[in-house]
Amino acid sequence: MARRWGLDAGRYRSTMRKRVTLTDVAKVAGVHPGTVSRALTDATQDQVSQETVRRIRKVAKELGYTPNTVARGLRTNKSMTIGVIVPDLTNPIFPPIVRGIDSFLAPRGYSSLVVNTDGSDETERNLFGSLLERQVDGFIIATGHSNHQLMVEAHERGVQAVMVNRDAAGVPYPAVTGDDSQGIFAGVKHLVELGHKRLLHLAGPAGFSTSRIRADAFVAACRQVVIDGHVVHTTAYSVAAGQSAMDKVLDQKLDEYTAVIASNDLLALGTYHSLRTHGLRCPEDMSVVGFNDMLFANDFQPPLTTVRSPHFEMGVEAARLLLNEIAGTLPSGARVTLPVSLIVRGSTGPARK
Amino acid sequence: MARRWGLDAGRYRSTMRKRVTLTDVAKVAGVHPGTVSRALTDATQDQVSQETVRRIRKVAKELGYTPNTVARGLRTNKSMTIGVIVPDLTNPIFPPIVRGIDSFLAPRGYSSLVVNTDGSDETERNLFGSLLERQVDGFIIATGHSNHQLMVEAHERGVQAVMVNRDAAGVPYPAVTGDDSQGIFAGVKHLVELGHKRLLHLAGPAGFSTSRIRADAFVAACRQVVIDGHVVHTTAYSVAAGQSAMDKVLDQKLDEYTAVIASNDLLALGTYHSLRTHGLRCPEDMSVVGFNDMLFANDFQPPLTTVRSPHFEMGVEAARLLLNEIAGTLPSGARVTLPVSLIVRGSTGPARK
DNA sequence: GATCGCAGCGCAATCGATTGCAGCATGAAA
DNA sequence: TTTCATGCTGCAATCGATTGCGCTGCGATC
Repeated sequence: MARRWGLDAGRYRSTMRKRVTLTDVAKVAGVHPGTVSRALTDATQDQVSQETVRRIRKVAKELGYTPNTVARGLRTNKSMTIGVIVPDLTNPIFPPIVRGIDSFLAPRGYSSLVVNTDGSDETERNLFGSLLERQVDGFIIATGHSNHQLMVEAHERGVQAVMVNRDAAGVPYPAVTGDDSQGIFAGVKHLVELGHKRLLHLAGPAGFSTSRIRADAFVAACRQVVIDGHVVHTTAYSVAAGQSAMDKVLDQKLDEYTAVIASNDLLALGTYHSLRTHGLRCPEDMSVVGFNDMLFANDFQPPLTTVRSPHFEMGVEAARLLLNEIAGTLPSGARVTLPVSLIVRGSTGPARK
Repeated sequence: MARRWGLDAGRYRSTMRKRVTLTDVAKVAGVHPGTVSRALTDATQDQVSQETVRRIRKVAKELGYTPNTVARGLRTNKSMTIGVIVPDLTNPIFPPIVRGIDSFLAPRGYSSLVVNTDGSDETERNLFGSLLERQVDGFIIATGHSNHQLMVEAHERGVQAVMVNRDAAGVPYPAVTGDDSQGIFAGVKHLVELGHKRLLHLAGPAGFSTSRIRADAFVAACRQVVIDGHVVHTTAYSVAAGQSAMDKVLDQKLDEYTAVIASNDLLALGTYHSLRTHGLRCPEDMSVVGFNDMLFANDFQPPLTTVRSPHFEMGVEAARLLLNEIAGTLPSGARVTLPVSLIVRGSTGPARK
């Protein structure tokens, strides 16, 4: 799709001349701009004689013509640009999602405009608006909390979008998620098999759909295997929040639990820190299970047992869904749930007595 | 800059009507579109009477008018979009750079289009071309290896760009870098003060400007303090490459070195792995210094002593430089070097005997 | 009271590409 | 030879906003 921008271009436009336009090509080839447009577009080139197509393409190449995406977008009402909204790109789960999106979009001629909300609803709304001004053809939204109203308004306006890594309950858009419940069940099962009987779940902040889903699954899993399970909510999906929540737990009831399942890897890492400052070892004194299998989960000490979410693939699927939605070929109410898998590493071991 | 996309918009455009245009506003306000344009642009609103400005702005708001950035871009020949080229967004040093860029750009009405080259020159060239087709106003280039030719061609064409996190030797563009030499000197000094006398530098792959600069600085620093320093080149800036390079060293000459300075944190992490598989402890048997202070450098075991590069600030500076360049107010040959600092943590200790 | 200046606004070209429609020429069919 | 179909290409409108130029009318000046 993207035409090669070659050396040959420079020869004809010595020092900073204006860009070569369709009209320039038309003049040199001795035809009308419209004909050039048809000849250069694969879908319409059979409306022009073979001979003319060849001549025009040759001239275009020699002049180093590059189409002006902006002008085309104005006329066709498509910008070939997708807005991607994430909370914070420095959170390690998002780069893989973004790259997954891009890997699907780029070969199809789309680019993605990635913006960060830092968790602010107002920022999200503003960014949403400014992306609309830029005429994006659709959105992929990865902000975990539920700014329902914005989504509903957008849907009413006919804006195309897909949710990724968050539940879409109450939101009228397709969604791509990992099978979080299944992941939590696998984690609980793993711990129970190791002999653990009193489990703690470090849940994410309320308001995030992932927090709720994972916490609910935890409770359900514990009930199913008839095990004590307690849930503590953190204030953020961060290392610091995980550490302070765990600190509180350890300060109060030291030996109540033998294992903790965190709602994501950052919280698990915070748990590591807390254990260390309390002189506890992992996994001997306390087993820890994370969620996401983010970058470096294998490099902490001990390497973190965690549920792997297929973030890259989630990005790919989200992009695929969105393009289908734009093409109008999306079966309504599409929801894609991708399987997750438990990665057992060194942070889980037999329950202490 | 970004106008708020509010609730009120929906009221007037029930279900998926066409977007409100300047002409729509003009018709309702009973004036010419040109007047609306002037009234809505801060810089030109004094060409219109106060009264008319107020009326037009009121109508625009009521109709939920949002400017069409694409159309504007066509006319003004500015897309207010910057192309950002990185090797791989999942490499943890890039998200902070990207966010730094965005933090400067966004408030000024610019958006950034981020693309990944995965280290391929051909991909970089293609992406460069496709971003040009999208009429980006400039580039920020963070690919570490030296695709000189592309840059020189671009410069001859009059394309605006800024390099970040790489040296621009031979490239006719401004550059923003960390003071790598100073960082390496600080690392060597730190190790020498701990009594180390035989140092190893795990250098990045040849071809990356950062590899060369840091390796040169290492050699210079060792010479200055009259210490043995040896350089080993790795094949990539990755954990695996660091591990395998270190494996080779350890397999051959186990006790030749007491400390290693890696060219970045990933290589340092690879070193950790190698030490572990060789039954060596850090820092007791071998001290390790990294470079970058990337995310989680503090969370490995032991926490990594490393040189902190101000990635976010580098992004900010790069964006600032580029906008100055676009505005034509950039002092030629601008080069910005940001100070780095050594963060001493647990991976360095006294030299073993 | 005629002239000048200027504020305010309309006019129309323009940016670069796309596309429905029309016209032309050629060859085939009647 | 006329008619008709068809293939190829030109024409011009269009997308939405910006902007140089020029017109109008009002108040100020001499």
